[in-house]
Amino acid sequence: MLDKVYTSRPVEEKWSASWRAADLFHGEPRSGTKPFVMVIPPPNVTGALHVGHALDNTLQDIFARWQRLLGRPVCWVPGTDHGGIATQSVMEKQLKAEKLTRQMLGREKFLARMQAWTRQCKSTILGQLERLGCALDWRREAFTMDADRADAVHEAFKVLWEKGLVYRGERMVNWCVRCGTALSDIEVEFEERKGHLWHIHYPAADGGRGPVVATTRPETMLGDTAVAVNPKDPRYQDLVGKTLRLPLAGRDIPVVADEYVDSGFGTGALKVTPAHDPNDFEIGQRHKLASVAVISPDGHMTAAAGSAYAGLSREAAREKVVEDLKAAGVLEKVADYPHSVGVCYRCNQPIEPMLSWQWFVRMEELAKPAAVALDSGRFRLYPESWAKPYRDWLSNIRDWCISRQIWWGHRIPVWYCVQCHGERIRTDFHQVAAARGVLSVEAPGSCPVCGGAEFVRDPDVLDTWFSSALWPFSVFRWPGRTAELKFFYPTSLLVTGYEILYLWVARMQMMGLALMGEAPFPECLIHGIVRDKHGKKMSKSLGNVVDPLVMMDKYGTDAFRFSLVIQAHPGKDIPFAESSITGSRNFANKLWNSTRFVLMNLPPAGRKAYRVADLDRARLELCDRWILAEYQATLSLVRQKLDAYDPAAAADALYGFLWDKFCDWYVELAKIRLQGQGAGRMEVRPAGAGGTSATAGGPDQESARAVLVEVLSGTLRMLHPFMPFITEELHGALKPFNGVKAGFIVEAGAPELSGDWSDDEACREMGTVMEVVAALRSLRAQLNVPPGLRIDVVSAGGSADVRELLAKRAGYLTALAHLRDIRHSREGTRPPHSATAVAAGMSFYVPLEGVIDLAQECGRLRKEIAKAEADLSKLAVKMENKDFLARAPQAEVELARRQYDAARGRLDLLGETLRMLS
RNA sequence: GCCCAGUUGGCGCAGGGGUAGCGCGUUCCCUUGACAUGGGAAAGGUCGUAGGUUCAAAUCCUACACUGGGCACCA
Repeated sequence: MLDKVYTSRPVEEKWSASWRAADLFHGEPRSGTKPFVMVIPPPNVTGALHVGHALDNTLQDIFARWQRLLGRPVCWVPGTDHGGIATQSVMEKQLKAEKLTRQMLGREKFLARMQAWTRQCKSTILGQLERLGCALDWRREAFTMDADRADAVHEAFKVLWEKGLVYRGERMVNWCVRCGTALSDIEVEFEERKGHLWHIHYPAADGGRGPVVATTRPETMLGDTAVAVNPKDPRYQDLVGKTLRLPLAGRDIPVVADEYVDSGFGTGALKVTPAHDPNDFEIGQRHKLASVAVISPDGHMTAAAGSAYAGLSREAAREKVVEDLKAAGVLEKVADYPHSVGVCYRCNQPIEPMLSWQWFVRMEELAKPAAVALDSGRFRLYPESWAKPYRDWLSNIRDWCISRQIWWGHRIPVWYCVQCHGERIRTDFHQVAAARGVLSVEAPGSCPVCGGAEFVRDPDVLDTWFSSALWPFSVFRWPGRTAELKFFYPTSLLVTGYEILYLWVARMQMMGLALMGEAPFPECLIHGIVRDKHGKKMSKSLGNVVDPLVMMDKYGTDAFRFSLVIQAHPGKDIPFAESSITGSRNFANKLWNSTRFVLMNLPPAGRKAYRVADLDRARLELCDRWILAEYQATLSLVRQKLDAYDPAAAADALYGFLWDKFCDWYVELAKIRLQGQGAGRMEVRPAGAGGTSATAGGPDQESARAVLVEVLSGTLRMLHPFMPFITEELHGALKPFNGVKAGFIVEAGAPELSGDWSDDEACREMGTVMEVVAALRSLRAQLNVPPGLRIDVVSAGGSADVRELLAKRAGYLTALAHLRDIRHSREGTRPPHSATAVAAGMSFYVPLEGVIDLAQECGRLRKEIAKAEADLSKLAVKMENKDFLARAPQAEVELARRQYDAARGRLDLLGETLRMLS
């Protein structure tokens, strides 16, 4: 027998081990079937998984397991990402703790440490995914930087190279001085920060008055090579072409006219620093201005900034420049000025625009097919609201900077002839004009241009997203023409968060189309991010990070998963509070105990399989017909919601069905039949209105068992994708009774009731029973009748239908409202000292001598009347509206009339009762 | 600046033309033979504001406000 409370850990360990031992989730190519394929968004090997991963992978697991239940071959590929800058930063932090730098170790030793770290991290992550229950194809584990993936990267680079889609060029790139590397445009985030607008007077070279420029970055003035004004600005007409004397530096710089300048902003005069601002760079190009780099790649001032500033950090230089300007009497004004600052998405440090030689991918040509795929419906995003931003991004695409000045990554397979480029290529790589080298993974033999034999390899590595972009086919060992690539590509669905829609999803689409000729996945489910309970983003610095392992230990994996999923409404972020897991844990326990109940009421195992299909439908009880109708409706709703990629709604439907319908009503009614025979307090007293089919024993008991077993087994199977462990355990426990042969639940097939079990009549009749039960329970509570006390009830009035129904189902009322006896009074006589409940168009008198105080009962009735009146008046508005009666659809009018009549009837009955009492 | 989403009981969220739903919390009663991680009863909302469409608006439309996000950016 099961324990009273579900203990998750041993169950999870048992099934994880069994699934793995059975190699249950491995998928092999086999002809004639269309597989369901997903590739995991590979987590970075930066540490352990967070709740966001837990959500992402739970969602994928739901679809993987659901498709398995549907009988499709499934392949869900696990793996990890080397994570470029992010992972290198983690290692550099570790080194720092040992008072080391990567330069001190040297490239080779550093990479060896990275490999060791990666091995350790991978096993942590994969272990966590298994702990989470993920039905991953473990034999296909891949890593974005292993040998197979390196082949894919080299091939992709080569193909793009041959098509002229990768190129090296000197551009103004986003430089992170902390990470020491260039970044792509989408790796720059903009943050609103408080700053100042400094107004500086630039005197004319002859000593006369010059323009005042406004800047947010005074330290860059040391690198100014011009001042620009709008050619149409009347204030500055005379100034164009004049020469100014740059304060502090003492250099002479020209005033140029450029359309770019907005005369409405600041003073209308713009200082131009071509080396440190992308717009100034463009102005510099147009006017052939010199470019003076005053900030070095490590964020300190260069010699060109002047001896007073060289070596200072950007921040310190700013302070000193401001001070010096003040001292020189040219600082005219300082205003507070909040503005957005571009920062590194990894380390949050302000980006420094820098001019350097980098590798780029030409994107326009790649983006077009991706846009066509979207427009033609060959690629769909869920929810659809992401389509427009995705489309806009593709249309406004800019070239992708793919070279990174770090060590951890796929090294760019290009070599440069030292003889052609000069010795400087060794020391000043990013400043040397080298548009093209020799494409090769190994050192080339001789230079095709000069025959020289000395080469330096490009020191840079590729953006980590370059290898990620190939993931849907690199995991199947492209460029090899493998059987699995043929069978599993394109994949079926990609599930990920919106924060990497452009970084990853779009790039996979583009690379898949370019290199495979087909979109890597036709559908993509975009989910929100998991936030803390206040809606704030989780971050280590805020200290609001939730550790999935802790949650799984504390509440069980199934509960943790379920709480995430039930809140994962399409397109919405999830505010995650621990209290929401307790609800799911309680639900798991409810499942546990409802199964426990069913098992307790079955004969010794193995006798026979209980199946609804074997039952004589005509002889089923009302509650059987009702729960089967509800069950079937739930199954179809859940299927529909899963098809629509709305697992939250599916989870909610299952939760409500199991708890509110199956447990609260069906199980309670089944008790009458299962335990009624000689079961003391459960005994049903055939009331005045006659016997009931709900008495225990024989075929009826067997019907109840069959319905319990089938509905519960099916619900467990339907819940399995959401809560894999507990459902495996419980479904297993029911196996001797439910006729399922399959070894594991996932092989048992999706639950289904053959035939149409919808039953409006049963639902209507159960609705009436429930209404009466609720009214009687409410009355008991209002009168403080002790729950243990069985009361007598006399009913009066009502339609013949309802009277007959209640007479037939008196056993239901007796059990659920805890009655001793219920009988109908043909004359409608109200017993003395009784309270009255009104429901289903009739009165229910509860005689309670000594309990009922006349005045109190009148007060209670008045309250009920007030509620009934409010209810009625809402409906009356409708019925009194002639336009409604004339114009609304007839079915609507009829419905409203029925509702009105019912409310009217209820109010009348209550009023009548009150009159009789007073 | 442009675009998108949201604004529903104390909190977190569903719903999306026809008398407002869920979970948590709150109040009262109950250790009854599945489950106190439970059962029963109850309180609590003019669905952001102002207009409009409609027989009927929380739901559709238009403005506005606030919140969040994306994109662009003027120093």
